[in-house]
Amino acid sequence: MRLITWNINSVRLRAENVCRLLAEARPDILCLQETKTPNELFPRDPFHALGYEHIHMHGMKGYNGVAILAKHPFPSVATRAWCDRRDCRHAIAELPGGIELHNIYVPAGGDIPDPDENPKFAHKLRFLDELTEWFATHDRARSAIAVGDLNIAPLEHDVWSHKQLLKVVSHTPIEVEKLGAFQAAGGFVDAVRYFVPSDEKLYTWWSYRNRDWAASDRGRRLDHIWVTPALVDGLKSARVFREVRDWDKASDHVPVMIEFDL
DNA sequence: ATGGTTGTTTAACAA
Repeated sequence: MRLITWNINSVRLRAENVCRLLAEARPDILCLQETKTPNELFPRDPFHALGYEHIHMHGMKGYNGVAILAKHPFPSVATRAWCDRRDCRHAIAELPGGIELHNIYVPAGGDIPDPDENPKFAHKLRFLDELTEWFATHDRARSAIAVGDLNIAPLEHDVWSHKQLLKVVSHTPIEVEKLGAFQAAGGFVDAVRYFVPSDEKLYTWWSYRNRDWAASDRGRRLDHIWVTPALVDGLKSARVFREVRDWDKASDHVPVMIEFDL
């Protein structure tokens, strides 16, 4: 089984890029974040035509939005809302074989890394706290996958400069601590770092605000795939589609894939 | 230290 996660930054603007990825990588499951569209305007036809007939959409107008595309039907689906909001940031699907899949878009958190000064940062921290509390109540022995744009680069080599980003939202100690708590509460293993050593630089996002993203290479690893221990033995490979950052009308995030032998 | 870009929706706002 191949599973890909990708922050698409408007699925309507980039439906062609999604089709290209589906055709070239042929994942069984594709999780999208920042679809930025209500469900009724989601471009389902081009994806259906490629064999992805099952789409669990959870969208709203203009902002946020997550979706899970699959070749095979989902036995069940659900959504969650956090922080007393109606944001579309969390879609859940059961996969054939009883695997529980979570597609999550964590709030970016604004620019100032202080919850008292910046309500967006406070929202991000609370969102992580609520996920932690909720996942702590789940059975640790089950098969589960959590993916998405978690908007935090936890490791030193998940950013281009650990030192220069310590006070930049996405890599501050408080965020790293809360992401770690969420991961531990769910009993999750980082499936990508399972294959890529932690002393090796690895990024999934490069800002639009650089003249030449590849030359400056000031990236961050914001997009993640985690699995519970029951699935670790089935992990086969990991891949970050760095080249997709150079496609026409590229998203600022690139797809991340895990392959399983189940 | 600052500004740099993109998408949604059309003047800010979010990232």
